[in-house]
Amino acid sequence: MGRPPCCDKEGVKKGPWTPEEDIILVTYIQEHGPGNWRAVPTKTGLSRCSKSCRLRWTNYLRPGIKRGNFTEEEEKMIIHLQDLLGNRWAAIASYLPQRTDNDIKNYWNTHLKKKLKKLQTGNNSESNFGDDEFSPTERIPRGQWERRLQTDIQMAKKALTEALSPQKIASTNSNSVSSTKESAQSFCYASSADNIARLLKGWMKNPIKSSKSSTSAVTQNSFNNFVSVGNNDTASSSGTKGEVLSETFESLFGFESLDSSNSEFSHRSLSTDATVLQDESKPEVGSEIMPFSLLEKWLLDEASCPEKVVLGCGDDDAQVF
DNA sequence: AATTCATACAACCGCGACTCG
DNA sequence: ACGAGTCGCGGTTGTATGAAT
Repeated sequence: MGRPPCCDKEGVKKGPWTPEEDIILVTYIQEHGPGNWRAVPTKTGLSRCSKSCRLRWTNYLRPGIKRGNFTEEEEKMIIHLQDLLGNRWAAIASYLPQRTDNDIKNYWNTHLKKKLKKLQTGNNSESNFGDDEFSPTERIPRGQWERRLQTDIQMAKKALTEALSPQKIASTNSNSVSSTKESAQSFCYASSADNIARLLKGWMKNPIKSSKSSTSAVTQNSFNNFVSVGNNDTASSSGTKGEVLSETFESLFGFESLDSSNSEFSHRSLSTDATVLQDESKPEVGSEIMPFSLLEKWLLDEASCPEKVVLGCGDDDAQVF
């Protein structure tokens, strides 16, 4: 007898998450930390399957997530890492801690694929890439196990490097999001709070009209529009629901304003609880990142001579790490 | 203004890996 | 060693949104 699908149960809600559900989920994780997803729906009362909860958290609510507008560096990195690792989005995402694997995957499928294709056809190219296969690695038959092994080796090297020279990493990371674990923690929490702040702000700005048709857009707007939303824009339209949520938010995160400019404040108010999320399965900012400047250097160096790209475990690699 | 089409992205699904009794 | 339960990943789908007609 096979395993029953986790989402086949009756009464399990599907589709876009509502802000209320987001808040419930974040509140729960705030208290209990991520993990034990199986218990989340029952403990929170959410009519969602555990998978859906985990996905929502990792792809959307998780602290430290940067949304939209991939930078040129990020693009290069993704292209390069995709070349090295193939479609192992989770592995690629581990090098871009602010991005989720889903985000990267989507970005690859919607932007980079086309971009590369254009480039390929633009260069007319004797390239033999098919429609879906742009990766030069595909030209070299290579077992997946080998890729995994190489990634693991890289990870191990990375970990070793970090363990041996934390100060150096901290200093070389001056351009990256955080320089110390402590600040990374704070950053994560600020980001989490920001996420919710944006969510609520957007929600209040765009009060739900009907649960089915609007929630997705609302949720999306709430995050996407956070930068441009002023403090006293159409929040008044929120009515009581907004106020209630505002209170919920305040009680949750301990600050009064939903303005994302208050992230510094949220920083402080939340950092004390930071340990709650530290065992997050996905590497967080600053916790498991390889020295960024080195990586950047490596990527940029190799970008200038792509034929030199091996798999990261060759002799060249030794000087990288 | 209405309709069609293209794009972006959130969410779902199935499968393999992992953990634990 | 084995099986059940759980988790995580990658591929795919559904839908909201914006652009074009």
